[in-house]
Amino acid sequence: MIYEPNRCPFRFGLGVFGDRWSLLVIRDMMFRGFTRFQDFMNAGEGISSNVLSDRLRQLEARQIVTREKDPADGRKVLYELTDKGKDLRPMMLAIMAWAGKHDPETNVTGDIDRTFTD
Amino acid sequence: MIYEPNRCPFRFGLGVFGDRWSLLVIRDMMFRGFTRFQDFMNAGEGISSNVLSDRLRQLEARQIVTREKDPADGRKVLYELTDKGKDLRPMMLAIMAWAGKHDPETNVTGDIDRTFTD
DNA sequence: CCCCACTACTTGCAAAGAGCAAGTAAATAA
DNA sequence: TTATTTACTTGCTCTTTGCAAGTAGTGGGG
Repeated sequence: MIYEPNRCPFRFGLGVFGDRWSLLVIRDMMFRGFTRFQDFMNAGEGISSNVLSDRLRQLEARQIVTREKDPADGRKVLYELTDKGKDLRPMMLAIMAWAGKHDPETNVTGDIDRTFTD
Repeated sequence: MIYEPNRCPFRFGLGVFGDRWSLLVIRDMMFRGFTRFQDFMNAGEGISSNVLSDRLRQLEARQIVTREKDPADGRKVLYELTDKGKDLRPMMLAIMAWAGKHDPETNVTGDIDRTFTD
């Protein structure tokens, strides 16, 4: 369990992204269009498969992502952001803006995609 | 160590608030005006003193808060948000807006202070 | 149809982090 | 000068994380 919310917007939020990995998974879905388990594994961040499995299950339980079999290839699974997940975008942009201002390593341009492919 | 950032605004952000407690400490400073160790301990969230001590030290190291002795009472210590810390406000508001929309328990009003005292 | 590769996981174990209770040092209050 | 307040630290246990290896279901090639 990551966290149990309790009558507070931040506790509620922490239940979704208050750990090391969930926010990075959400980032990869939102800005890089990742949809598969292997995508997240190979994102170069170093998440381990058991933790990724757990985080995806939890994001699904909290209705941030949906999970479905790829109709074109039964081995694959497609993960996608729900509307609730997509609604996190303003928060994500706020984080990017803050880091852009305060992290010397971060260089947030107007082109969001470049921020992650450079 | 909570996290080491790596050329990405979210990794950088996670270094600051990517754990169970840091965001709640920031919340208490930003919206409730807490300044002392005991304030955070008694906030009713259940953080333990060793973890609080560690998180405050870390937030100080990352220049989100400052730590100084209370000039009026040498036993006390004053913790305050730096400008860098205060710049997290838009992100905090984005989280509140998101939770207000999606968490049935959260009722974000125009009056931010009431959100935490109700 | 058979076999091997691929994909999305699970399992087992060691290491790191969190939680709890008790203890300590410095400063003030009585 | 003794007790109390404040901000911690210490030691221990329990939970979570990270790593390596293993497995089940599907698909493709011969």
